[in-house]
Amino acid sequence: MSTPGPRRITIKDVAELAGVGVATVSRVLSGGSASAETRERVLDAATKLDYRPSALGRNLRQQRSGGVALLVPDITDGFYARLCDGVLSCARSYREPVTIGVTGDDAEQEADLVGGLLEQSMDRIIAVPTGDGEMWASAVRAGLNVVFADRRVWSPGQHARALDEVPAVLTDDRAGLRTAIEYLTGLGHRKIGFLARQGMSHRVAAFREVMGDLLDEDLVVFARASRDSAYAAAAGLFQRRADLTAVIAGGNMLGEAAVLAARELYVRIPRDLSLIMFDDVPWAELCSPPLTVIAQPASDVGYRAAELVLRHGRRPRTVSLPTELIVRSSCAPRR
Amino acid sequence: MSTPGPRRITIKDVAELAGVGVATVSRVLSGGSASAETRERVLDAATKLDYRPSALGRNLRQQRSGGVALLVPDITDGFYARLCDGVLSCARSYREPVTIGVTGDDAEQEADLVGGLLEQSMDRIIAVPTGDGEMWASAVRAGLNVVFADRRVWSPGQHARALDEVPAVLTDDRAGLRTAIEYLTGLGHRKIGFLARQGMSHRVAAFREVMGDLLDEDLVVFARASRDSAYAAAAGLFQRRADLTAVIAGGNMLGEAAVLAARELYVRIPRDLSLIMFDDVPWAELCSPPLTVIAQPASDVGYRAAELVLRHGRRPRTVSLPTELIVRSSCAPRR
DNA sequence: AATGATGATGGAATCGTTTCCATGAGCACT
DNA sequence: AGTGCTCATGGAAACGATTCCATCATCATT
Repeated sequence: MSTPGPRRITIKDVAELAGVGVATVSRVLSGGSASAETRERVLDAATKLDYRPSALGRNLRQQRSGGVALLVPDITDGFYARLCDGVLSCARSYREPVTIGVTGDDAEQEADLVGGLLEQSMDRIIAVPTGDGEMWASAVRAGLNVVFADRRVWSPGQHARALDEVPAVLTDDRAGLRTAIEYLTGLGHRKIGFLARQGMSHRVAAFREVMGDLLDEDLVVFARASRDSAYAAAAGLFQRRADLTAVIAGGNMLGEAAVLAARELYVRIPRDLSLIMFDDVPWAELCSPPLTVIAQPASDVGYRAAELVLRHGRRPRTVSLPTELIVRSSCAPRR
Repeated sequence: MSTPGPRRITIKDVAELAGVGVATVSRVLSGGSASAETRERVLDAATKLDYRPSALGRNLRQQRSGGVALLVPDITDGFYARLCDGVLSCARSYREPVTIGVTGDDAEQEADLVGGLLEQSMDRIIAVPTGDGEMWASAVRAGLNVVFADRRVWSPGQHARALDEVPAVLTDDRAGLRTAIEYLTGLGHRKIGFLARQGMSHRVAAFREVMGDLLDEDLVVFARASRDSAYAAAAGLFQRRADLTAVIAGGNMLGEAAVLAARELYVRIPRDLSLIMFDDVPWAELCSPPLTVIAQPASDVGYRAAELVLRHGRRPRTVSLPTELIVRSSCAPRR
């Protein structure tokens, strides 16, 4: 014996009360043409009945569900949290709901999530992609409206074409790294390490390029997505190479791990080791010593990506947002 | 001239290929009864055609869209980020998409978001509620399946009944505060302040109660949702009351503000002021000095809340998860 | 052998919207 | 007045699933 409950008010009810056909109501409500008088009658009836169109009916008819999907590697990472916030705040102004998925920087989970979205007939997605070019290419072919954020997928061979069409909002990692590395070399550092995480190949590539002759391949290390793995990578690097005098952490979790590992191993920052971290998180200033960082406009990245996917107007290929080196106290001249 | 594209595979195609009616296909696919042979034929056809049921059709028919909504005050706050992560990870195992909204601790935005969800026919929602009992009561009456997380709405007067039925997953703030306050009084502190944010009235109430005779109403201050406001509140308190010897920050953003304000005002922690912060964030250990915190299982809160809203089985009224005092170096005996 | 119970099955209705198409009215122009 | 054009308008057909209900076969019981 379930509650009968008040039946939902449909477009039919409105049509009836206004004395017009449902088609007319639909037109009026979605801005089509109608005579002034009819329009008023319909609007009146709709208000009187407190009519709310059902997204369900509309979605089925239009063969697409509204809203935007957002895929990030880890929502617990301050950077991606801010990125989400940017997306959310833009989507809000369009009154579009946002569905969030966490990939954990894992290609399989990513593919799973995209599959789920297709099933939901979501056709707009903002993604921080994780690797698999093939998957993204086929998603694009399937009609998915993709915008990449923070990084784009490296396009190997044939699907290059399809993926290069995908708009992306990135930060200018290369410029940030160049500034950071110039700052470090200016302090006399030559042995500079890089702490990366899987999926940061773009940053690693930029690091390699900017370092040029100074590059020591043995000084760039990769961690998996977890905090533990980041710690292990940092500690490993510090122990293995005592000649290291400076290190750049590719993200705030890597930076956190570096500070922790340094403390654990009695490596003093900045006396023994200079540290620069990607991403200016609030605690960078609270840390001891306060960390010199490469600040990224995470929230703007999200906002712009959302604009791109929602406005759907002219779509520029790629937007690149500036980074900024914020000097605090975690770097010192090489001794 | 739009691409005709491969028509979507519907249940009808499967029925045709299997030589059965659509009803039978639907039954087989959703676990109804069917003869072994029919079942096999249908399953075969479905695989052969790579059939994916359309969530749109199903949703319209069942008058509800799948998925869960999640409302948090601020996704940029590490605590809520972890809460989201917990929800996401539980929802993932049910293959349910999660729609996230940010309320900014603002009742109006919250009401807006809930309205949007209703329009989408979302009927399951996990919320960190912000105040307006009337709104939540009417949402529940409208058939929305609500689970509160982290805090519940204070139910004034008549809708108490409806809202008390709403399940909630909370942390045991009271116990956490009791432990913290006992620890502080054990160190000799008597003038203990509390930094709160709007929407933390439950914690403030607990603080008041546990403090008992020691309570000085002038020492509990409220900030709005922003970082700036948190800083202003902390700085204001420190300047106004030089006799303050200990303070408890109601959340990690408040704690951050407290550390910053103390540094700015040359208040030394823990020498001049002992500090305990709600929520153990990774940087608490990196801070100088490392912060003593009341740890909360944020992720579990989200996970349990998601279970409650998804399993829909026996629904316990309220789940309370334990907190833990983690002693680091931000508290010292009163001098 | 007749009757009833059980279970598998498919046709058709339904959910609420948008959109195609036919109709008819009104108007301007020849 | 006749012709043609532009509009507003409403009926009906989608969209793709679930589910009610009637039908029919099979089998057991009397």
